[in-house]
Amino acid sequence: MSGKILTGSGLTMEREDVEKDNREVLSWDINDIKLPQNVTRTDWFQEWPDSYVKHVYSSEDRSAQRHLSSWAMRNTNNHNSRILKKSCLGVVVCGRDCSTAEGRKIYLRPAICDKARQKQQRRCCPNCSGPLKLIPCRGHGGFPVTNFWRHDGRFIFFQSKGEHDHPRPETKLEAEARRAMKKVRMASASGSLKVTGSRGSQPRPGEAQSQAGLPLTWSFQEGVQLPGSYGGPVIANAAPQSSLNDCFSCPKRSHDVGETAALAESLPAGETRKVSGRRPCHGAGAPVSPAPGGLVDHDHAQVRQRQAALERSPLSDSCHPFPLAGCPCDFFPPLSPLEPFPQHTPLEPPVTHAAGHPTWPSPGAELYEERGPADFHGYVPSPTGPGPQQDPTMLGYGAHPALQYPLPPRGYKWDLDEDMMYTGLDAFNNEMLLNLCPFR
DNA sequence: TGTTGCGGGCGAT
DNA sequence: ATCGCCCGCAACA
Repeated sequence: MSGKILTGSGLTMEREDVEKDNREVLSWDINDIKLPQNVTRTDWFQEWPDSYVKHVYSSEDRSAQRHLSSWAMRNTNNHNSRILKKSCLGVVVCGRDCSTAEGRKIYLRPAICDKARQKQQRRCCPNCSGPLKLIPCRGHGGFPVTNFWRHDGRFIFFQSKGEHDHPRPETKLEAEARRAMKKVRMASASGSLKVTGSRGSQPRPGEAQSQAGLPLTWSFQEGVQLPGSYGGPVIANAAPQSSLNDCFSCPKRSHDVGETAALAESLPAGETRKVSGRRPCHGAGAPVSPAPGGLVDHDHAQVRQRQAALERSPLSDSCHPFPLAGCPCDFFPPLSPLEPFPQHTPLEPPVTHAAGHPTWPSPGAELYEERGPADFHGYVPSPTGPGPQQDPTMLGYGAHPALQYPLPPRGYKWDLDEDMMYTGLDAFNNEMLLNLCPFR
């Protein structure tokens, strides 16, 4: 039983050792005193972890470092500094259960901050101006699904408990993009008003404009990947183009993997958190490109994710406390040709190897018990698990059709007045959607 | 203004 | 003891 096996990288290992390691790597629980450190394969960051899954991410994975999730997760105090616990806030939907002209539902991202969330719920549906309703997550025995994060050595362990019983909200980036767009609209509108002096019956910026029709809220979860240009001017700074190395600006590379591991091992269990910290630098001082050990560039995944979100960027947000003339659905551009988009495909390949070569599907991947979520009236969660996959190394920007879409001319639509902004954006979105939706 | 993480505190189990 | 949750605080964007 101790036959030698040849790995893709030419390394040989004792088969029994590998099996033992695999068992160990897969049997851990976030509460274990000691987590496996002989992980040979780390996972690609999972944007929509669901059900009772566990993942081991590289400590260099920026998304993991930030404990990100596209679900709206809020910090929950579990009185354990070693393990960060987050619980799901659910999703904000239209109290009237309205649908857009395309038959899409409104799934907004609940604000994480309690006050912001309360405020959010006082707003109204961007589609029909009806009241918004928060659908709490009850996927874990009647309680919210909980996610646990724990930094240990060179890895970041993630464990999810519960299965989301609600549709997916827009992602964090989409929500941010929407807010950013809202600001731009407001600024643009007020500027336009000042300049033109009058818009007749145009509502004031804070009122009427709100729902400018941007196909946002409802389509996010469909995972449409629009061309990267869209978020350009508006959220240019938020755009990840430069983020591949954005953590390298960190002056002090005190979080090198090796250092982290050493530190983690030398500290009481409860101190591991310190290693990862929560701000920009976290543990990512290390280079992003493929590391010597074969580590995959997790930043690329995040970049793609962020970029895609920005690209999808919907933009309408707030609502009026009362229905506006011409308000509701006419703000939504005729995305007509778009039937519900095929499920959102994880932007990052699910699994990769911390050491060694990628293989698809990755052996042992099934051990992470991933499974498809339930269906929510047209809402089709995307598989979080490794579906048909691509070699991660093949997923560069250029590999994604959507990312190859040409950028719009600089200044496109941003200096337009309200109407132009709406129509311009809509038209632009439509065009992009029509031309780019790679899934159709 | 909103996000994120920390941690004190409380009530329920 | 554990868990869910509330709250306020701080740092940051």
